Formats: sequence, structure tokens, C-alpha cells
Amino acid sequence: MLTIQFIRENRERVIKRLEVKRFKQPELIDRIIERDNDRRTLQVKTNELQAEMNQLSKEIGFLFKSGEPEKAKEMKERTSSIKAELETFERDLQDANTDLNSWLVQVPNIPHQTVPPGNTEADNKLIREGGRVPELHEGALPHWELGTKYNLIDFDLGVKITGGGFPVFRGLGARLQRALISYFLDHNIQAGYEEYLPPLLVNEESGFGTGQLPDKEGQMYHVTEDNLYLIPTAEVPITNIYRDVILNPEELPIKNTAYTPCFRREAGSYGKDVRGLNRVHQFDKVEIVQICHPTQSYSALEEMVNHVEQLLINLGLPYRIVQLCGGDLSFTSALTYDFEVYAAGQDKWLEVSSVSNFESYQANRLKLRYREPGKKRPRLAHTLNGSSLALPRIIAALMENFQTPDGIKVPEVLHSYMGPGNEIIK
RNA sequence: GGAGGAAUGGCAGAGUGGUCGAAUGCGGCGGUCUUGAAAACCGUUGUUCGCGCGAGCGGACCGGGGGUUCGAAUCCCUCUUCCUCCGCCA
Repeated sequence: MLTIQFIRENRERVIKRLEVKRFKQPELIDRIIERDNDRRTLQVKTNELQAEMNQLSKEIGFLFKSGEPEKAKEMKERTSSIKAELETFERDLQDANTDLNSWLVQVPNIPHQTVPPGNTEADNKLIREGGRVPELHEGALPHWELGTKYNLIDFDLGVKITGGGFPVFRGLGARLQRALISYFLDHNIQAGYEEYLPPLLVNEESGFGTGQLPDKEGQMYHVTEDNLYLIPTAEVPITNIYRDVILNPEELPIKNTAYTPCFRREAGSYGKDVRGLNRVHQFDKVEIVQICHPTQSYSALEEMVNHVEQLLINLGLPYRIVQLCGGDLSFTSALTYDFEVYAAGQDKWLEVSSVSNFESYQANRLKLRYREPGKKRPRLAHTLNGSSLALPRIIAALMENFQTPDGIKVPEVLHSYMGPGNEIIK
């Protein structure tokens, strides 16, 4: 979330920039500032009364010790009225803080200056594209049919075991999945990322820290018995490693990577968008996360974009990179690049990665800071993350684009992971 | 799952109702000494909110939340986590 100081000092800018994100509640901003004024007044009053109580208590202590219990009793009488008054102020102060917190979390992050205006993905800005769209042979199929034809994916079995959106991978389909995970992780490790294998369930604090809670509660599977959430992305556990942490600047940038399954309820999705692997409830993803110094976060973002792009180049997939417009930008992001790959069998662009800079928005929720040398107060760090990459749609695109009448050709970078004799899936 | 014990500053560890935001040691930082370093000695060393132009002042924080009390690290309730023992288990 934005800090209250920032909102106070940049009221006009906040209101104006949030319009780009289609957040048109200037009255909420003003309500926050007003309530913060209340809070300050209440705190001054509360602190004064607390100081008075502390003083009196101290004196009462002395009186008891010096053998003057009558005087002490007399003084005790006086504390009761102050105490009653103090209780009121303390409650009001707490209410003000509660209000402020609940309102602050409703304010999205401010988009970066370069974020184009717009409401839908049609307004996203094409940054660059690469790869060649393949020309498929007569009778080419979409991946959900290829999956059945080559015994790689069994959607019906997933329905039987769990429900819709839980595909079962088998044989070389499962192997291809594992090959991609290994390849992605190795590529990330080579670029200096440290591999993590985090828990797949997180508590409420973690969900709050990265911004999934309280707003996007409906997107996560919730284990109510233990009040835990299945992670929608490795971003949640990996970024929360640094919740309530003050880092030394020498430790920055921190670069982490993790493979995890991801769980998303995807409530309200339907139709051809969810066909096959296009949108599922459980999928595998390799994630990269960076924690860095505020002055470095945009160069880190570029670095991450180039890094992810290289994966797609190596896989030989036609891709394009778009910068999200204000309306398409997520609640917590300041700047996001989406990667899409072309799936020839269904003539569709599929989103396979989203690389974002959250600036200090998550860090403020997480209380993730670093200490500037010589400075007394710690400052908020910047957090970034990106998919490198989300598996199902990559698999869909690989299957569709590399299909031939004789089978599906596996990209060369995966050969060593797929094992000998599996260069073509037949 | 059952029975017991514990949670204090970066770490270790005192403190069991009153000048305790907290002894002491280690670590960190600054200094004296030294050609330099070590040792020794001296000083310093948490987070956070508010008021003030400022020097500074006040408040909160001893795992989280609530309570008792004029006053809580200390007593009570509750949650969480860790340790020991028993049970179960990949």
C-alpha cells in the first residue's frame, strides 16, 4: 500500500495518476487525509494523558515506598477520572487507525509515468515481438486434441479425480512438464537467482503482504479449518520471506527463483478461454523475484524482461511483449510487461508471463526495508517479480506450433531433459 | 492427538508488580594506544508514532491479542510458535 506520508504530500498527483488506473475515488483519498488528521489530534491528546498517568503512577509508587499510604490513596482517586478519559481517547485513536488501515489497502499502487492510459488489453502497448509464426500442415490440431492423440494430457481423468481445470499429464506429457521446469530453473540459476522450494500453503499475513488479501480472497483456495491459503503464485511465499526484515544494502539485489504449482479458483471464467490448458485451476510455474534498491528497480525490471525473453527465443516460440495500460494493470503493480506466445493450432495469443515492478507498494505492506549507510531510519525496498515461465500455455504453444504429420518436435534446449529418443513425440 | 516446559534487544542471557526500554556478556560502530593489526581501555549501539524550525520532548513496543492494577516483561485468559515425553505416520 501507499504510505500515508506519501498520500499527504502528493494528494493531487495520487488522485491524478490513479485515474490512469481507472481508480476514480478522490473522495477516498481526502477521507484518508482527514482521518489521518483526526488520528494525529487523538494521538497528541492520548499521549498527553498517558504521560500524566505515568507520572502519577510513579508518584504513587514513591508515596507507598516512603510510607505515606494515605497520600497515595488520595492520589489514586485522581487517576480514575484521567483513566476514564484516557480510555475514550485510546479507543478513538484505535478506531482512527483501523479506519485508516482499511482505507489505505483500498488504494491501488500508482502507475509509472510511462504507463499508457486505457481500459482494456486493446490499449496495451506493443513493446516488441520476436520469433516466427509457423505454417502448419493441413489438418493441424489445437493442443487439447493433440494431448489426447499423443497420450500426453488427459482432461477427463482430471475431471474424474478432482474436477474441471485439473488436467492430468502422463507419459511424455508429464516428462515435458518436468523438462521445462528443470530448464527454466537452470536458466534462472545461471543468471544468479537462488532456487527456493517454498510451502504451497500460506497464512493470512503472507496473503496480505503481497496484496492477495483482503481484496482477492475469492481467487484463492482457502483451507478454512486451518485458515491457510493455497498459493496462486510462488510470488506469495517467496516475497514473504522478507516480511518484517531490514536488509543491509550490500545484500541487494536479492534474486530468487522457485518452481511451484499454483492454484487459482478462476471464478467466473468460462467458454473458449478455458479450453484445454488455456486456463486451469492448478498449474506449474517457475517464478523469479527480485528485492532491490529503489534506484535500481527499473533497470532490474528491464533485466528480468530480457531474461524471460531469452527463454522464449531459446524455445523458438513466436512471442510479443506488451506494456499493460492503466486499466489492465494489477492493483499492486506500478509497471507490468506481459509476454504472450502465439499458439498456432488455435490461432490465439496466450499470456505466459507477467513481469512487474511493485516499487515500494508491497514492501510497505510487508515492512520490507533496508538501511541506507549513515542514515538512521530504514527505507522501503522495491519488489519485483515475473513468471519465467508459466507452464501450461507454453506446453500448449509448443504442441501446437511444433506439430508435424509425423509428431511433435521438441525444442532442442529440452532434448537433454527429455531423454534420448524423445526428440519427437509420436 | 495427549501430558509437561518455554518464548526478553543482532545473538546469548538476567529480570517474577514500581525510577525496567530493560543488567551482563558477545557481536556491530566510533575513539585512545600502535608503523599497521591484535589485545586492552573509553564511548556508542532496537523499532515505531506524534509534537517542535531546531536542540529536543512525549507516547507505544519484552511472541500476538485481551484482561487485572494507580502502576505489568513480571499476575490472569486466549492464540501462535518452539522444546521434551507418549501416541500416530510418508
